[in-house]
Amino acid sequence: MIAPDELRRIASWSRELTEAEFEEARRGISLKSYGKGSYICHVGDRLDSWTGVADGLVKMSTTSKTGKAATLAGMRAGAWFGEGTVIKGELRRYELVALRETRLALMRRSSFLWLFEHSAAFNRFLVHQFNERLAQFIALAETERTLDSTGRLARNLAWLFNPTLYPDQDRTLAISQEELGLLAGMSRQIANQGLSKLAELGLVELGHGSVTILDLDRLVRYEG
DNA sequence: GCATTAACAGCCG
DNA sequence: CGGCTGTTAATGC
Repeated sequence: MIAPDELRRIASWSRELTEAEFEEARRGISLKSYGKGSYICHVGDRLDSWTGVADGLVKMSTTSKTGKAATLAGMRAGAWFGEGTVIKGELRRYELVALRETRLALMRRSSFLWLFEHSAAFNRFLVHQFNERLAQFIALAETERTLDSTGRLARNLAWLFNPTLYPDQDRTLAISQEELGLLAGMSRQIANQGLSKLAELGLVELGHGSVTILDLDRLVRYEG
């Protein structure tokens, strides 16, 4: 059970629900905290809750057969994910790690399925979210081989500030350059060079263990 | 050329 | 002190 104000704060979709739907969501959600670096789940876990990031930063990653770690996505506060595994009742295919102190909102499967059956607003949110993710996926396929490392970094960084997926206002993200490198598929040193270049161009501002976005529009479109 | 790993000094929290 | 940054050197595709 979660307080109404808290739910409205962390879930944009909750603000569109009817009163009855909102109550079902509220009753089905509990909050859980994770320390920096701790695992939320491993591959093969049965985490059958639909999951929202209330505060913090989560990375979705895999480890290849050769032992190489790759980050597939970073999720900031406001992100909701896992509907695939909840709907299909599958096991988790990726690792989830809290990159810093993080609080998650866990919605039990029965509440998710009830909203999925009954709420037009809830389904509208899911469709918008699928759309946004698909657009990102297509952009990835399109530009992966044409952008240089700085371009790929810029795109990955901009994704963390997708206003549909993460509707909060905060322009500053606490993340190390090493994690940004993992996210963009490059070494820490190359990520550092790319960030310096983006900072020179006035697109971002670098802090110690943090990045502030100054010009999201230009960052999204950066092509070198 | 452009990337990777290793190493290291320096700085911040 | 521990973690992160910024830089350089050696090496590889």
